[in-house]
Amino acid sequence: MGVRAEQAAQTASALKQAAREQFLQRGYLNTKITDITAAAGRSTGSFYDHFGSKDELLQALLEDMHRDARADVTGQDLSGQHPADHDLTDRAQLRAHLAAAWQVMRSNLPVMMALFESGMAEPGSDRAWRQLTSDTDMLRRHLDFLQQRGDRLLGPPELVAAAMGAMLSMLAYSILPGGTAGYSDDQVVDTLTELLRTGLVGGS
Amino acid sequence: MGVRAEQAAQTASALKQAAREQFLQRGYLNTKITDITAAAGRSTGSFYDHFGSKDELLQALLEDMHRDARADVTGQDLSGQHPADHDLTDRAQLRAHLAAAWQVMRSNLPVMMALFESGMAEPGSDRAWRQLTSDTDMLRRHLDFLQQRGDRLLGPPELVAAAMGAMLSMLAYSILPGGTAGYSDDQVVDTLTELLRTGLVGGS
DNA sequence: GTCTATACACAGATAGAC
DNA sequence: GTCTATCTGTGTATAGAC
Repeated sequence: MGVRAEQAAQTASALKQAAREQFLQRGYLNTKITDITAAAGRSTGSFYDHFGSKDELLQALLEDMHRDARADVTGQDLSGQHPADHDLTDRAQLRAHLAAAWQVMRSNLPVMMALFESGMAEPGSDRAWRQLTSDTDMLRRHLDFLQQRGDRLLGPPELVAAAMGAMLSMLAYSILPGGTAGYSDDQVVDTLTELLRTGLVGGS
Repeated sequence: MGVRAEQAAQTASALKQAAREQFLQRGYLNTKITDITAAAGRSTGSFYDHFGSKDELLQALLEDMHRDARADVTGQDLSGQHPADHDLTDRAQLRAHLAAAWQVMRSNLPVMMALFESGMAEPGSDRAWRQLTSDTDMLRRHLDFLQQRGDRLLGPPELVAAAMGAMLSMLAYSILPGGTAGYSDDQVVDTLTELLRTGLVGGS
């Protein structure tokens, strides 16, 4: 890698990092190209040497996130495939899944919020629903597994999975950015675990 | 009311109606003043004779919504006060509450989405959390009631109520605008009822 | 590769005629 | 009250020097 190319990579990286900060502070739509370049200590024009537009930058951030996520998974699970035969009726396993999802949202907040915000901007499309179902696809597979095992589910697996995902993500968007809600991560995850395990009023 | 004032009221009403349509189609932030006036068949300048800005218009829509909601409640319940002693562990009462909330979202979708979208634009603030807790305050009171009655809750009432509200609203935002999800209102409400009553896997 | 300077598009808002 | 015409601010994107 030549010295110029290296410098370029450095600038691209600085712009991405600045973008994450700005998206979190101002919101995706409110963030101007100049906000990003200023925060990165670069000039306006420099932006377009690396990204064609703000949306293109967001896609790049999304890819980075997926790359990191893949790396994380690979570290724990060599197959790279999440096994479907998890028992969500088991408190520990359910909790582990919720905690993992919560942690992913926490550590990728800027990108998740930006994605969410930009998706919201085009309501007519079913983009929000597709996003939700694809995000909760793994959950749905677990529920399918339970159903095949003989458990009696309370509704269509896809819909139940979507409802869980909706609760989780909306709560994350409300709680995580501010930090003023006053509940710890553990408290939130515990509460959701119990809620999903036994319903509103715990049986046991 | 003079003939000019009457005409003015008519224009204001037309602008509001057009705004609702446009917000739903294009999203709040994407909707331009000219989109609204064009859809209402009025001129650009006319807008500012009635509203100071797009945000002010949204506030007016919000007030209309509240006014209608109050009228609905008053029709059913003369006190205007929603009683706190509802038993959410009773399937029928729980379902009724969820169905009512779902219906409110459906019939006020444009305003709810616009509000949500504009709130999203300022992330640093805890606006989302405050909105969520205030929207679910009635729910929280019901949970407080259960707790006082002796039921063992699975977490802080405020947090549980927020989780329920999060699930409901996020699902509404995903399903209602598109109509492509393929689930009927009844199916959604039934599923949520069971999920909240007995947890992921129904006990009975 | 990165900078400065600038062109261009567009939405918000106002002024004045009718 | 409502219209047409217009001004102004602001953000995106490009051109060309270094």
